[in-house]
Amino acid sequence: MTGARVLVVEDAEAIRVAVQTALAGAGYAVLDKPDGQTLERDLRVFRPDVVVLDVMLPGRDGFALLEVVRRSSTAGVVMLTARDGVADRLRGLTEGADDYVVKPFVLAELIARVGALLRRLGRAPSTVQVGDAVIDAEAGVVLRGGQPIELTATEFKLLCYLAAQRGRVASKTQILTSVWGYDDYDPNLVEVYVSTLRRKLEARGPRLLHTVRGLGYVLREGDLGPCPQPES
Amino acid sequence: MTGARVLVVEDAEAIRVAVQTALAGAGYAVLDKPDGQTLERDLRVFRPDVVVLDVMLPGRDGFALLEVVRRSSTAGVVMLTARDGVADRLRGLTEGADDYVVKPFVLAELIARVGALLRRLGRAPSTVQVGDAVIDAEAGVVLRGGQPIELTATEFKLLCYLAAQRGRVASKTQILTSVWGYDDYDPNLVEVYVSTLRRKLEARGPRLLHTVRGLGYVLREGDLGPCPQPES
DNA sequence: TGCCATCCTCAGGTGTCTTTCAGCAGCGCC
DNA sequence: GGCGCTGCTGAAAGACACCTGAGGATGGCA
Repeated sequence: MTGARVLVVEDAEAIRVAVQTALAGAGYAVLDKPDGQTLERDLRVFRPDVVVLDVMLPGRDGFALLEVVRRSSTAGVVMLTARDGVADRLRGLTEGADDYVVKPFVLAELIARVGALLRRLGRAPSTVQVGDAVIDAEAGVVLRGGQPIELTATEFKLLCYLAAQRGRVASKTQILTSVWGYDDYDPNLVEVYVSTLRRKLEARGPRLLHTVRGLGYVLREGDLGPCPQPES
Repeated sequence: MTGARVLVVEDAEAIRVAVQTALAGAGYAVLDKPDGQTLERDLRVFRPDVVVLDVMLPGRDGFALLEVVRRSSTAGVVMLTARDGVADRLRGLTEGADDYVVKPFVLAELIARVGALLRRLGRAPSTVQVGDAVIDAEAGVVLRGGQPIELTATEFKLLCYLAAQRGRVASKTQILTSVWGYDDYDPNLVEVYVSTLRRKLEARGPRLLHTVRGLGYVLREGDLGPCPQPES
C-alpha cells in the first residue's frame, strides 16, 4: 500500500483529477494522463504497480492499451467501465484486466480495489494497525485487543479511509468525497458516523479516532502526550 | 526533498553515527536508534518518510521490524544487509523492503538511495522546522523541544503560513488574505493571533515569531541583527 | 406484506473559538 | 520630553463546531 505507484489513464478531466487526488491522498504516487499516447514510455519510466484504465478513450481504446500494459510491464490493471457496458465488462475481464469498477463510482471503492489488487499482487500488506486495533480492509474485519468489532458497511468504509490516512488529519470534506462520493457539504453526516464508530471502538480501549477541531479527524494512538526528542 | 524525516535503526554505533551525520548533512531530519525497542512510538511521533533498517539487530531483527513499519506507518524502507547475505537480500525485497544497500557501503550510495526512494514515493515533506520547533501541517501537530503544543485551528493555520514563509517577512495584509481569506484590512485580528500564538510557543523556548515593525512578522530562529540571511 | 438493520436528517445542548473593542506599552520623530 | 503611530493584550459576547438522541426513509429478506 505504501508508496506504490499508480498510473491513471482517463480522458474526462473531472474524473481524472478526482481519482488522482484521492489516490494521492491514500498514499500512492500517482501519474495521470488523458490518453495512452505515451503509455509505453510511462510504463518504462514510471514503472507503475497498478494501471487504472478507462475503457472509452480517444485514439487507442482501453483494450488496446491493456494489451500494451500486459506486454511491457507486470503492473496490475483496473478498468473503468461505463454503467451498462455489460459487454465491455465481460470483455475487460476475459481479456485480462485484474479488476474493474463501474462508473459512476465512489472514490473509496476505487481506492479499495486498487489496494486489494496491490495486496493480491503481493506488493502491499493487507492489514493496517493503529494502537491495539487491526483493520483488514480486504477481509472486512476489525479487531481490537484481539476481539472482533462489528461494524456496518458505512462505518467500515469510514474506518478504512481513516486507516489509510493514519497519522494524517482528514477533513470532513475529504471524508465526504472519498467515503460517500458527495461533494455537497453536510458535516453532520460525518459527525454522526464518527460518533457511532467511536462508541464501538472505545468499548474496547482508549480513543483512537481524535477530533482536531476546525481541521477534521485523525486516527492515531494516544494523545501524543510527552514524547521523546525527535531531533537528533 | 529536503526536510524529509529519516529514522535510522542500526546497532553498530560507528555506522549509526556516520549515517546520521551524512543524512543530516544532506538536509534530512534524522532520528537514530540502536534498536527497535521504541519503534512503534518513534513511527507515531516522528512520522519518518523513510526508515533505514539494519537486518541484523539484537532483539527483534530487521524483518520483524519491517513488518511493524509496514503495519503502522506509510514510510518507505531501505534495508542494510550483510555483504554476502544473498538470502537476506532476496528475503528483504520479497518481504517488502523498498530498497536495500549492501554492507560495507559508501555513505553517498545510501544517501542517493534514500533520495531516490523519497522521489519514488513522491513524498513532499510535510514538516517544517524552525529552531527547535517542528510544524507538521499534514498531521496537524506542532512540537517544540519534542513536546506537543496545543493550538486552535486558526492559530495553526497562521503558524503554517508563517512556517511556509520562514525567514521572509509576511505583512499583515498578506497574512489576512492567505490565512483568513479576507481582503478588508483589520491588522488587529492578526495581532491578536500573533499574541496568543507567541504565548503558547514561548512557554517552551525563546522567541521564534518576530515583529518587524512597519512591515509584518517573520518566523525564524534567534533575534538576528541587521542582516537577514536565514539558512534554509 | 411485515420485519429488521442501516442510513440519513434534524434539532437541541454544550463548550470552545473567533472577533471586536478598548486601554496600555513601546518606538521614533520632532 | 512630548506626541503620534504602531503594536500588544485582556475581556466579553456572539458565532461556530461538535456531539448525540430521536425518528423517518430505504432496502433486503423471510
